[in-house]
Amino acid sequence: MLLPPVIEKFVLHFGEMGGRWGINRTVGQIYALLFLSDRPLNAEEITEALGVSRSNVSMGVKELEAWRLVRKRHLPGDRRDHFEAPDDIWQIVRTLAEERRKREIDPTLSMLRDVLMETPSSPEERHAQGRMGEMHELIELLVGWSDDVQKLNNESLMQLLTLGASVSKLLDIKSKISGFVGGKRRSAGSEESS
Amino acid sequence: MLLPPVIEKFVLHFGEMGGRWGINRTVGQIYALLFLSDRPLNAEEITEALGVSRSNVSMGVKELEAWRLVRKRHLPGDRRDHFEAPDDIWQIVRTLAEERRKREIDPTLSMLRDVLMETPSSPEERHAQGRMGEMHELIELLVGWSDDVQKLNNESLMQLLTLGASVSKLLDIKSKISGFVGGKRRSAGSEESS
DNA sequence: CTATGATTTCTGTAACGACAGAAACTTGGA
DNA sequence: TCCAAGTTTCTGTCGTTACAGAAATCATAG
Repeated sequence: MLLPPVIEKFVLHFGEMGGRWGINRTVGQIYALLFLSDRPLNAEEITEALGVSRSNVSMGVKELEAWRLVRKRHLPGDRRDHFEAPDDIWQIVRTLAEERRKREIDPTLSMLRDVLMETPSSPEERHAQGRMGEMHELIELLVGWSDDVQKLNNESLMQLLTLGASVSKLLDIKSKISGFVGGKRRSAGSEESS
Repeated sequence: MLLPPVIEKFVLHFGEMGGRWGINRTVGQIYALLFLSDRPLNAEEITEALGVSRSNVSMGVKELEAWRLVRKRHLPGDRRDHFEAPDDIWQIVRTLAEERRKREIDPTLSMLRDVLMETPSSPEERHAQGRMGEMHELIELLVGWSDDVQKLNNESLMQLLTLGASVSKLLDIKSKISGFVGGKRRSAGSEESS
């Protein structure tokens, strides 16, 4: 790998972190490289920059495309594919949230729905189903919220984030104004406890 | 493994998902089992229920304790350690958010801070540092928000989630009432785009 | 202080994933 | 339609991680 030190540090870090995030080292490095690059890179350039095999790069960009974190780009007069990472980091956050949800949350939700349909045949199972019900409700709430937030534009999203904890004050104000919580969906408490 | 079918499905699912979440199969299964159980279990019981080795269970509960997802519990008149998963699922979400942040975000933040201190020696590096700056700013914003939300009690948290997208309307109302955004921290835009 | 049961750490093996290089395939120009 | 450049898939090797079973350590009751 022969990169400016600043870029190299970042790329190596993403490679290491890749492990924790469920993607492999090479994939992390490719993304890091493209994220920092000021122009689309072709597979050959990536191969040289990272010192990994050509085929490995091929697999890597494919995976990143599946995550929608990287786009193919055709430069006029060049037959080779070029790759780039979208610029808008807010959009990146949305994409990440969406894809992770699809992979990590949705399968669990569907399993929970299945299991909750079955009839318990012992107190032990009844208790277990109760717990699963709690979990299901909570996840649905989180997913619904996430869906809603996805739709916000960059500015509103930033406002929301900047607001932080003072949101609770805001909630107070709102309930005073409207007398009830307008967007209310469902009650989900944690009244059960050992 | 000899468990009621409802419980078994859940446990197996968590085992499989464990891979995607950066924990191994056994650890996922142990947590699932404890989450569903209506009483603390000792290591021997876990071993039998899951059909894995005693030592594996020992390592597993240790890791779960490090994540603060499982607690040791001493039952009077029994020398053996018992383990249980906290009941309050809201608290579980908070714990997960906190721990994942510690492991997955903080190291990146600190790397970014380091690299941003260095002086770029080429236009390429200058651009790269710009991107890293954007990323750093965004992550700080997300982390700050997450910190704030951590502090909310279950009820406020649920209110916030239930609110969903209508938060943007609320934001409008607020800016009309107060004339400025009170909790404002820093401006972080994504003005750059290709 | 010793013996016994419980728990953790150590060690070797087996399974899995990452990766390079080769082979097969695809695409665009002549 | 053929050729060349580019890309993807296949295959074998290497390194890592998960795991069981054995050994060592720790804690409590007598």
